[in-house]
Amino acid sequence: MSPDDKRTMGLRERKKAKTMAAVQMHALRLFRELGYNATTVEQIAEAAEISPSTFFRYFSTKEDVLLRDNYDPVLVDAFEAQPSHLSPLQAVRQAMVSAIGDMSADELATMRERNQLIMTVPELRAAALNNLTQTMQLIAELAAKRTGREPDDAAVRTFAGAVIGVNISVMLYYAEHPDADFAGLLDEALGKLEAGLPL
Amino acid sequence: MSPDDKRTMGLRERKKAKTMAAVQMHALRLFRELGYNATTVEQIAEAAEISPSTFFRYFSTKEDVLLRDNYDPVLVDAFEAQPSHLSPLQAVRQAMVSAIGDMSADELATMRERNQLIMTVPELRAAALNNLTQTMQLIAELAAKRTGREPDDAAVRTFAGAVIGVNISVMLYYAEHPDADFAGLLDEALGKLEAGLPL
DNA sequence: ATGTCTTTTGATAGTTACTGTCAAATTATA
DNA sequence: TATAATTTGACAGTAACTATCAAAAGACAT
Repeated sequence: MSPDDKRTMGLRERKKAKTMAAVQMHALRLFRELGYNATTVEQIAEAAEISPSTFFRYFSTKEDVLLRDNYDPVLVDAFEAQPSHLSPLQAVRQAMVSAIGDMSADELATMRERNQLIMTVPELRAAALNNLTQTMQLIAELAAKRTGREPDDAAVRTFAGAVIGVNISVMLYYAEHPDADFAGLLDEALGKLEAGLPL
Repeated sequence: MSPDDKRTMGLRERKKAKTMAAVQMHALRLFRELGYNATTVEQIAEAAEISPSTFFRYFSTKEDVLLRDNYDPVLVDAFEAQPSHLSPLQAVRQAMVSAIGDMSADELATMRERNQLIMTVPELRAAALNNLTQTMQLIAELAAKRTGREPDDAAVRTFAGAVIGVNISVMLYYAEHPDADFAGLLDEALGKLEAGLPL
């Protein structure tokens, strides 16, 4: 009765996953070729051989087709895998860096391209930043669990806010310097936060 | 030949300012009465006695009518008014708190209502967070000037990111606890950042 | 005040993201 | 194979925005 693992989980769900991936692929390609705003949902749907109605069944908005990802669970796993003697800040830092380190070269390249698009197009950036508030809440929960505090504790919330803020600053910088090492930038930035923001 | 101070600056510009304020007033009222999504630009325009075309000449988007403000220059002034023996972090902290302290009761009440709307409605929140990246850049410039570094220096960018992140976390909390003291929350949070994010 | 020049406005038409509905097609199940 | 559940696509509609252009209103010189 478990809803997810029925031995390759049934034809229906397999097909759905395949369609979804295809749509995202075509969308990214069209955005690259024509630009985000110049690409219509109708064009994406046509390229992926689905109807516009179906597009919106898979993705709630046009932004969503580019922004949807599953980094949060990866972050959770990486965080909880960190040794317990690390402080919450050391743990997120290590978790983020190692999560990126686990990515394939293809994944990294896609992430770079996505990040450039996202930070460049105002609509996308806005939606992405909005999504980050969820990640912020997630980080607060992780930090709360690790320190035995409540997620809405002032120190915990502030911690999560600072971590997300640093992430945003790194993402913005990385969009303008795509040849930089993202993991390195993030590691350095979170290191500075750990060191008390030396100036 | 200065374009701004021509002794109450001419009828045209005075009228524009008045219209703009009226539109924002009616918009806020309608959002309160009907909700943001249920309010159409057409309704706002009608209430303010302008055409929809004119609405979009004043505000580039529907979100903009609620989000447009002039806090950034206020922040700049407050920051640069801080004594030079304060660290950049102490200076932003003091600047923000004192800028809020200078607001009238009416301004504070409007800010509270705006913040609740913004953080509650996803579209508004997204656009507001997007605007905050500009403020982040601004803070980086202020900190750079004060420390003699470049605005794209890693330490400076990270500093600005952390400050903005903390602001976001406070805004989110304040939206859910409107009876709290915003300046107090912000002061406390930035204090924790100054103290190295104790957990 | 009058005429002229410049700026602002409103009407109109069009595009596109997104929603709701329903019948047809597809997949799961007995 | 029959039947039930799910997914899809077609269609119609709403509302945010854009572009264009003629009319209205303000600025300014005479």
